[in-house]
Amino acid sequence: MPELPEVETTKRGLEPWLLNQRIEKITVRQAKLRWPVPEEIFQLESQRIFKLERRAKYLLMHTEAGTAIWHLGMSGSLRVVEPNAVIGKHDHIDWQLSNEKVLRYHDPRKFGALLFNPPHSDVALLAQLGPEPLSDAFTGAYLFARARGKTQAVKTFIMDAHQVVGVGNIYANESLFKAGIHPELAAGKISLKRYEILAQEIKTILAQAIEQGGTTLRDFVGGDGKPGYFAQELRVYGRKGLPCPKCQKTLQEVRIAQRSSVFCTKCQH
DNA sequence: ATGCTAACCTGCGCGC
DNA sequence: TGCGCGCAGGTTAGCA
Repeated sequence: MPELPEVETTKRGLEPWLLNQRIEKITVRQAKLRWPVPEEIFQLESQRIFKLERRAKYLLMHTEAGTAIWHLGMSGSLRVVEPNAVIGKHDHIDWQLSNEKVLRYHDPRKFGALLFNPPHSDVALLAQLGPEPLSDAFTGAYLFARARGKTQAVKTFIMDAHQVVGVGNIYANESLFKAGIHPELAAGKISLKRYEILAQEIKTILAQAIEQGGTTLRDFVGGDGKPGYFAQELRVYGRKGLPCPKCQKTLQEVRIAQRSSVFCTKCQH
């Protein structure tokens, strides 16, 4: 589920239900996620959540006794449910909150994570990350500078969180199409001018997706609704064999770093 | 250092 | 209807 817009939407959807609530009790039914859920996580019990934060695709919940760091992996989701809600097979973690609601983590593939970080200390995991794509630090000039000497495919390059965070497979495909750049081009061989276009497309697409995510916020509470995909029109992702929306030529698919990459051989070079 | 591969795990859709 | 295969929105460890 999570590309950056969905994590941001999750944060905004949860905020009204979690902010200033006390964590009464933490239940871990399945501790074997991407990393084992650390015992220290229980130090958050009886603590009040005073701030929610998103960094890259990580969701941070701050208390005076430490910070919970969530990652949703490929298939994770966080929702607020009633205490009597039926517990499903992949509902791995519950936080009983002081407002009589339950924060529930669901993750069939178990690629997600819940980590603990002590107060007033930096999170090692986050220290190596590149800038947020919607920040002023992320520009075409930045990408161009970082790409010097790189022979790897530009698609792999922009999906590398050490360069810029939050560009997942869907939006990598979409932004390269919009920028007219072939996904297999060597990152180091692309001009500053083209990187400026690419950076702008990444910003536009992500901002638009976040904006549209707002319309699905109610799905985060109760029911069995999932955030799901945004209404945003996908031009190439998942459209292998269909006509290019610009020139009608059949869209091609290749695998780059084991990820599906769909593009138009006429519009992207 | 750079860049690629395998690996973590379950569910789903497809072809036979 | 059932079975086997390939694929899925992420990220890191480990190796050449």
